[in-house]
Amino acid sequence: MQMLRQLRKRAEFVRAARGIRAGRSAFSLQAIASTGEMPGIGYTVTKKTGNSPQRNRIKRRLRAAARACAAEFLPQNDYVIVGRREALGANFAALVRDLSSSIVKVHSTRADGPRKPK
RNA sequence: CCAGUCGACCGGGUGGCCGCUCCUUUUGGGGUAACUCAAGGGAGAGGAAAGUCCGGGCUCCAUCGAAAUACGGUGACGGCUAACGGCCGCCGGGGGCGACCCCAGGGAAAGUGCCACAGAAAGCAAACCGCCGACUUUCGGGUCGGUAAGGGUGAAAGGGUGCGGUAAGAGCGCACCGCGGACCUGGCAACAGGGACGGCACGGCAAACCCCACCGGGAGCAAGACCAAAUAGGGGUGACGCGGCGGAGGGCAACUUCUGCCGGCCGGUUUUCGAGGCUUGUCACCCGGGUUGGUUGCAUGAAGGCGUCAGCAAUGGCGUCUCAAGAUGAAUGGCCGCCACGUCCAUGCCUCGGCAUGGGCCCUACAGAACCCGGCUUACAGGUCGACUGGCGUU
Repeated sequence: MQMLRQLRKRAEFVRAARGIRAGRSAFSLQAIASTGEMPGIGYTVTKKTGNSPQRNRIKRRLRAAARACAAEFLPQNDYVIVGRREALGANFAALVRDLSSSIVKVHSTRADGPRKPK
């Protein structure tokens, strides 16, 4: 199984926010090229989303979904998943499907879109 | 059985698969070592972790003592506690048939101020409608005086009821109640009971200022300490020199040598006092801030369980046992079953409120440790236990 590196520094999150985005009902995915060997992944749930237990639960479900499709993340890329309130009640299988399809979407956009060098 | 009061407690359980953080004198691999990798084992959110409202520990403000002013807080009494604005007991007041509950509960004869509207009048006694007397009259009334029982306004109108008394009245007199109260009794005390006597004066608001008593320095773990990287505009120690004054020596004098003191700045939010610390320039030597990352602080403590003793209790003494999360874009979980529980729908039964069966939903309320304790407050689906009160029924 592919190893994932967790993003912890604020600078990494700010950098990823400038990357390619793909929105789904339960979350939106941001991706940008990086120099790391392993794909990096981070989670963002804002305070507007809910109170503390709800935000924690959203992060945990998204983390579990990301682990389920860990092999689909590409090396030398950083990903940030921004959680939405719908992630609380969404069906877990659908969550995994959405994440998988949004990874594909992010990279296909990069393939034909004009990109600045890394 | 129904209704209710108070207190204590729980706040999903159990399997399977896959994960996260920490610990590990379990085993194996790597490494000289610090250490690291893998497997195994162990531990891993709350009663409020919350709000950040009080009280502390701890850390820094170089050290921290006194007084005053200002500001803030508390407010019956006695106790408990490290401390508190907390808790326990008790007193007073209010509510409830009761168990029990509620109270921002010092001072209004230290002073200032306020008392809306209404009302004649809102604190000092006064008199709108009245009542009574005298005088007067154009017989409608008017003037002067007495009075505050009655009317009316108001949250509140200068004790209440009754009898006597009177021109009409009035604590003017008397009885009872209320008020003040020397003193006596009980209690550690708040206070309670009695009460000679006084003779109605002394309205309310202190959550308006204020007065009294007591308490309080500020900032906070993003405190603070250390390490590494890259990098100076800072600091310390020593020597020499500088201003004023005094003393001693040399010199006729200008001056000079030695020595002591002082001036300046800092000093918990302000002022004062006190202990105390530091100085402007040159040279030499030495050391380090801010930023980023990491380590530490960081979990053995006013700790908890059980037993026992003292106490009405809060609580304390003694004995014994236990070690119980430590994250930092933030772990403590994700998914799938089963069982309880709740709720909704349908069908059936029926004593009209429940029961049974099937299905759906939430897979549950409030809510997530962030240095640590003691409290308070607020939120909370549902449930358990105990003590007690008022009814009804049975024996």
